[in-house]
Amino acid sequence: MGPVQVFKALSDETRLRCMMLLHREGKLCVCELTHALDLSQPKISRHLAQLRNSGLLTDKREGQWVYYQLNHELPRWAREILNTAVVATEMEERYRQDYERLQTMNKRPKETRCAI
Amino acid sequence: MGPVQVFKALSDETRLRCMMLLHREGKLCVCELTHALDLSQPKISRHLAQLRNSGLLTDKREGQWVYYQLNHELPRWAREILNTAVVATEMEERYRQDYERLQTMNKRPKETRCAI
DNA sequence: CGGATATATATGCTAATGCGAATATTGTTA
DNA sequence: TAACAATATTCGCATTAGCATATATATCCG
Repeated sequence: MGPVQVFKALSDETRLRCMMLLHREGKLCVCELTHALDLSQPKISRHLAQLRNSGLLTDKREGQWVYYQLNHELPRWAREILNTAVVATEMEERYRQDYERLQTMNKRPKETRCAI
Repeated sequence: MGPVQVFKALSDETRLRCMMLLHREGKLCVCELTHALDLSQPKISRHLAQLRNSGLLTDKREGQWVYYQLNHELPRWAREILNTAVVATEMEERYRQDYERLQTMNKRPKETRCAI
């Protein structure tokens, strides 16, 4: 995974919106991202697959949900690009709205994990 | 110019190679970049036009040469992305070779500027 | 003016990308 | 097992991107 591949992965607004939310929240399932970005489920799923294939995300199934999160093993420079992207998107309305829609989502799949 | 546009501009290897050389050298004309990257002149010219249209570069004609350089008025986050890209490309052979070919170019158009 | 050099653009093509709609797959629960 | 929820994939299509080749434009110099 080189810088060109990372830039390509981030060069689509849907993917960048996903990455910014995941950077902030740690991990999210497809239905949470679908709700937060207010886009169709297949569209989100396809873009998440691209981000996973480019090495930026990893996924993990938990019951009926598939959670995505930043790849722990990203090189330092890739982390820095993501951090800078956070700064660049903070001032843009759209990315704030995504976060708000996520917060106000009800019946959000909880990490209940109780009694295992 | 938002982060998505910047990432798109940097998501092509030819363009990233141009940006890295320009970041290091300050300003270069088309024929210097053509020689350093060892690619056809129209190809270089087209990619430089894209970088200019995306706001990353500015151009300035000096006699028969057109010099490109980083836009002075880039937002801080865009500068940071470029700085990080430098780190990411430093370890890649290809980008070092570009620099070497530039150094060994002969009849390189000089900033003579003498006696104006 | 006319030739040489530097740069930009047009053309025709191929490949990659993104999309919506429909459908398949996987896991849960009754 | 059947019904349901979450996720992934396929299909057909439209758009865009990148390329090589050829040509146009601009500047310099004799």
